[in-house]
Amino acid sequence: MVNLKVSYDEYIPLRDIVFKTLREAIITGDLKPGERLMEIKLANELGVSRTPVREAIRKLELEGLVIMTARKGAEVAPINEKDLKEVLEIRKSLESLACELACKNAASEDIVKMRDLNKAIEKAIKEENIEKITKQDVDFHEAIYLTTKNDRLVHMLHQLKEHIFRYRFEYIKDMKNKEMIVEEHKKIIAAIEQNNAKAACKEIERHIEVQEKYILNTLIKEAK
Amino acid sequence: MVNLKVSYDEYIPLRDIVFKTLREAIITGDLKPGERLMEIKLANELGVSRTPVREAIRKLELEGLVIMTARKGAEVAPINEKDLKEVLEIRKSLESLACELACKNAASEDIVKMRDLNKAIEKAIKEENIEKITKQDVDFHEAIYLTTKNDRLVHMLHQLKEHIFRYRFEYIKDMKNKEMIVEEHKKIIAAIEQNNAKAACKEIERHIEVQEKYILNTLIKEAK
DNA sequence: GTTGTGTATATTGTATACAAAATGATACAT
DNA sequence: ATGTATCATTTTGTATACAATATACACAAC
Repeated sequence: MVNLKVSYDEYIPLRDIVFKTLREAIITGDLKPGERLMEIKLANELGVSRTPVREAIRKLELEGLVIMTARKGAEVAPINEKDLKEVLEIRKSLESLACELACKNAASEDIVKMRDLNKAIEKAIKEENIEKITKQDVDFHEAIYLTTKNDRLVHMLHQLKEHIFRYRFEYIKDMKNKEMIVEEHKKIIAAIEQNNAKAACKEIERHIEVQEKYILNTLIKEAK
Repeated sequence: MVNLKVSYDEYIPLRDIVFKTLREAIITGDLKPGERLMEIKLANELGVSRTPVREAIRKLELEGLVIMTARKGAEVAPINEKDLKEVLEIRKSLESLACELACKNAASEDIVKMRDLNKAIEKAIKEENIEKITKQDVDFHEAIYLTTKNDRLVHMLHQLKEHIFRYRFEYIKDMKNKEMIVEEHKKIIAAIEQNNAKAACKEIERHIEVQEKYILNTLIKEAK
């Protein structure tokens, strides 16, 4: 049986390409907080007309990555501690929910996947490859998200992560005991495997609190 | 000293007016699930050009109220039980977080406001004014949200509520013991007043679970 | 030097134009 | 009746045009 799905995926509207491009630029800091997003300038740089740029900006506005002022235009949303704290507060709650749901739904292959990813993190730590650690850590959490079977929750967690990445300044490199991450992940996996929602929530919350501490520390250090 | 703040508020771009108009229409069911949103038709009906309509649709897309298919256009997002359950799951978690934060921050005037609103609900129940009950109940929860001082959380809860309202079919009218709402609210207020986060969370979760039951019942009944 | 005013320029907000693709109706063949 | 081929129409996707507002700079007045 061949795969008969018509590949509508082929075509992606320019507005979506522009949207992803600008979002990436904001998250990585290529576009700096407070920087104005001028339509004609961006359109020229990207080689498109103003229309797709405008539509992309409308979406970024709703995501909170850009701030609009009527008749003045858009600028990259500023970074500040209050905003970060708000995001982290919500994230902790939703990651905890994700773990709770993962306990309900996790199949054995989900657990295997989490263990594999955690081993990959361990390996990356030994290699002292910061970038790889960061990426694998994201993948590990992603594996939990997907286990929830709650698409909206996955989407919301992605959005929150975008905001956190804006502040991230590679905070992982400041962590002393990176091996702790692996240990914490192990506890989380164990709790999910045993369908122990209470324990899983407790562990993930503690895990995230540790990260929060480092993220906030890095932010304060950068501000100086 | 006069108030010198420049009233930029006066001017609202057409796209925002169109956005709010369409959102309202979708939430109230004026625009039915699955209905196509055709730009020229909407533009004519609203007396504007296609541009603001398109930009409004871009925002609705990100809110999940419309579904886009490339080169086919937008349609009102369908209503289904899975989606509702996802939203309710997340909402419970975030309302619980809101209560937790309210416990931290609540000033005495916040408590007074909540008590007043709850009394208004009690009155509306006695008058058997369903619409008023619904509205005051929203206001009551809003009072909790605002106490959190977490703007992003407030915004996210608003977005979730939009989706719930789409399903709501006036579920409150089906509730037998409407006085229960008032009693549950009282418990929540008391817990917040005593800064007892654990109790507040427990109470709001129970409160929402009761509502969920009625919302899902109403949905199933409607489906028949 | 500071403040105010006018004007040119840049930028957004909105409308329209044009191209490409999807849709739907009709005619025709099986 | 069913399928399909064709073609006009509709609709989206993108670019551009025009109007209204905001910005910036020069220059005058004090």
